[in-house]
Amino acid sequence: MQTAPAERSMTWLARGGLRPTRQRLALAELLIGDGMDRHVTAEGLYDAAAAAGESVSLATVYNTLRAFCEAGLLNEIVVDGSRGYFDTRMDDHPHFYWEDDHRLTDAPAADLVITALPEAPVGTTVSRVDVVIRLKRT
Amino acid sequence: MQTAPAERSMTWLARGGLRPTRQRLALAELLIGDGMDRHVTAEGLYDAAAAAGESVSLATVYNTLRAFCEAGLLNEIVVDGSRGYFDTRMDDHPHFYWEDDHRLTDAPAADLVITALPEAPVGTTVSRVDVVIRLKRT
DNA sequence: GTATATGCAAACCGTTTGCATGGCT
DNA sequence: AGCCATGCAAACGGTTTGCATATAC
Repeated sequence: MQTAPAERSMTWLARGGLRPTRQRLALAELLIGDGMDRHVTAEGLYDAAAAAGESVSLATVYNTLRAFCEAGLLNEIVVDGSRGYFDTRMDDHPHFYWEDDHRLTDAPAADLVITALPEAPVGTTVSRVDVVIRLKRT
Repeated sequence: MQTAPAERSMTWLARGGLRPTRQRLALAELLIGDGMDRHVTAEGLYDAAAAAGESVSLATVYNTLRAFCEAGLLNEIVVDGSRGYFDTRMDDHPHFYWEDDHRLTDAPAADLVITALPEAPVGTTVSRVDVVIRLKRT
């Protein structure tokens, strides 16, 4: 089976003003290739790339994820302290964090209704509101 | 000025079933001695102990903070990835995270009203809902 | 006396960085 | 050609751990 053109990934990189290198395209394809939202760790993406037969060094995965974040293509979500999670979905939405298996998933945004939010102290503005619903197995 | 008996700290440790050693009492006193809510990092508490003339090793600060958490006396809040924050306030309440100076403070709980929350997937229960309002300087 | 806490230094682990090589425009 | 990305290995920083000593009960 021939590798797909991955136009979606090309466009995505271009939107962030990033050069479409082989490694970036491979990682982008793993992240947004099927249009689904994804939550990955650096290590997890590295493994996925290896499993897909793509050779990308771990340092490049880190550098690339950081570049994607700075380009506004990804969001980093902090829930675990020991790992960083990267979310392909860019709007402000709640997350489930599965404490037992250290997994992060989207929570249905429509089911979260915040009718009042503390206002930002003087001299500051809200850059983001993180809502993390921590789950444990029953 | 003579050191106070620190009854509050004694009681606090007892409530967690923890032996009142010199180091634990010193750290407890720094955390809850004046009854105010506090958000500390391990390093910050270590410095505070040193500044107060109390000799506590950094490893013990880490071990003690972890013991306090496991005893249900503290909560760990994850906002930064590179550091862990410990909160003396135990109820579910929102936080301000000051991105520019890496500081965590309480947000007025009364000003946060959540009228709908995604329900926990089957097989899980909600252990905590973290709401972090990230602030940046204007 | 026994179990547990402390201190030190070394190990740990995810992440970042310096530098030489290779690739995109 | 010039700038930027990549890869490797070494550095980094916060946290944890092993082990000998000291302390609470």
